[in-house]
Amino acid sequence: MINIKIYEKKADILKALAHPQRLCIVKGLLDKKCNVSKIQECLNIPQSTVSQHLAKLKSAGIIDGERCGNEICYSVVNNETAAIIKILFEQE
Amino acid sequence: MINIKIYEKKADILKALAHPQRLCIVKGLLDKKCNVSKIQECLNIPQSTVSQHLAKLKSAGIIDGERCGNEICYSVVNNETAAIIKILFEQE
DNA sequence: TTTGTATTTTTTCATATCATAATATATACT
DNA sequence: AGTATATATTATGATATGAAAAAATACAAA
Repeated sequence: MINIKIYEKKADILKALAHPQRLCIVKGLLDKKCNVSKIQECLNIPQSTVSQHLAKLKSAGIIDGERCGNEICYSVVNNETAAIIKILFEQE
Repeated sequence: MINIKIYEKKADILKALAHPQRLCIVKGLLDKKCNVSKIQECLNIPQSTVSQHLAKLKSAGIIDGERCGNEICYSVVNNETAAIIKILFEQE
């Protein structure tokens, strides 16, 4: 019999990535770490919206944040995610 | 400036995959083509539910169906998707 | 301790998705 | 034509997600 738990777990990662702005954030973070304000400028959306997207990515285990002074520096910590992004955005 | 359209397009693929049952369907179809009834037995969910999942996957360009008699045989037609599934489910 | 900057949390509402039953369509067989 | 099987579509209610403003928290520096 099929173990649906595994599929739920994998689907949760995909669900967190399945939003254009979050996808953009993660792709950007793969290139280099970044704080919330820079992401906000880049995407041109309200800062609280960025923060909520980051929270969703973090709770999915895709990114993690490290405080440096009064900024928080985010980076991608999930290898599957990095590989998926690579597949989606590599040049043909 | 960032081209959000590309991210929207990629996010749509991920969104279609980001559901445990759909993920299971696609993974199964990668191994071998399959008709709706077999998928339904395998997942043990109502036929109309399977059909709706398949419709969503099809409209995302991930699978395609070919009629054989009164069955319809589905298979995966998107390479990115195949690669993503491989990443998610390969043994470490 | 007050002020400013960075970030998160809460709240609200609109919209999208999920699951399912009921109904409709397509094909095959008699 | 009539019946059976396979699949798709429509309709509906429950639940989840999205966006954004407003309020709250964390830290740094004066």
